[in-house]
Amino acid sequence: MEGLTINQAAETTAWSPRMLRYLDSSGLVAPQRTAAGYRIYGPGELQRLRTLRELLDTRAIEISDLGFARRLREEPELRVAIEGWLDAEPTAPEGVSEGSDWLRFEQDKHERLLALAGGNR
Amino acid sequence: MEGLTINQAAETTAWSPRMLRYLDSSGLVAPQRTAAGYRIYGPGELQRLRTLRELLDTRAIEISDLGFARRLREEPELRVAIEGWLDAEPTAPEGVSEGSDWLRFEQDKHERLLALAGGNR
DNA sequence: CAAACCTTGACACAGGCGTGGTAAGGTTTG
DNA sequence: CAAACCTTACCACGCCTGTGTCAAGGTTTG
Repeated sequence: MEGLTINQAAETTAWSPRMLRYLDSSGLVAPQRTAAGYRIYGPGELQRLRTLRELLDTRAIEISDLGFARRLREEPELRVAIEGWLDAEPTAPEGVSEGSDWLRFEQDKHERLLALAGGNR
Repeated sequence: MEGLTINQAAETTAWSPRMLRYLDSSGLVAPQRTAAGYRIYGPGELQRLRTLRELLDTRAIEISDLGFARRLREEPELRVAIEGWLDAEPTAPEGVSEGSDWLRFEQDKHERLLALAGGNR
């Protein structure tokens, strides 16, 4: 059979079985299932689990942050709205004229893309 | 005097004074201070506060998400690490060859900028 | 100088997150 | 068929977030 069961995966990834189920439910690492519903962890998932641990350890981020980052890339409207808000830093209104133009440019590009896509919301 | 005091700002933005202090401490909306330490909210901050409320209401995001979004744009290394992890979706390893190229493009640009700026971290 | 502001700091509390444990029940396999 | 797995569904617990309230003290201004 291809892939490890949840306890085997837990052993080789240093995650607890409990956490593997949690990560599954949160959508971050969702392995295939057998007909009976058993989780099957393939090499891809195992690698993903190990790098996930490293991500969380080295960078100071939370599991939920990853979920938000995923939303950010999957919902361009959301991304545009947030980028726009962050761009409007009121403090330091001096001429940043040469530092944040590229950001402005990207934002405009986002908006143009969004307009093309037809705002369905 | 230019700008509103915290209670006045609270009235016109529908935030509580308590929350204005919280937003200040979290770095999302940090107004100027008088010599005595009084917060002074200018038109920029007021607008920012109103749009912030709308952001939180219409999109389903949290205040802390904004902080993370800010980190994402200010720490290209972090951004790259997370994008990389998210890119390695083990399920459906088909060629996404035509959907996320613009993301990749922007990311590369960030990296180029970082390189130019000289990685001081 | 006193009233009406402002400041920071603390306590409180609900809800969510990350995590462990356990119980009740299905599946696989010797 | 029984042991050893797996499943979901709960209870629990500590910590963080968002929010209110209150206290002790500085500032502004009539």
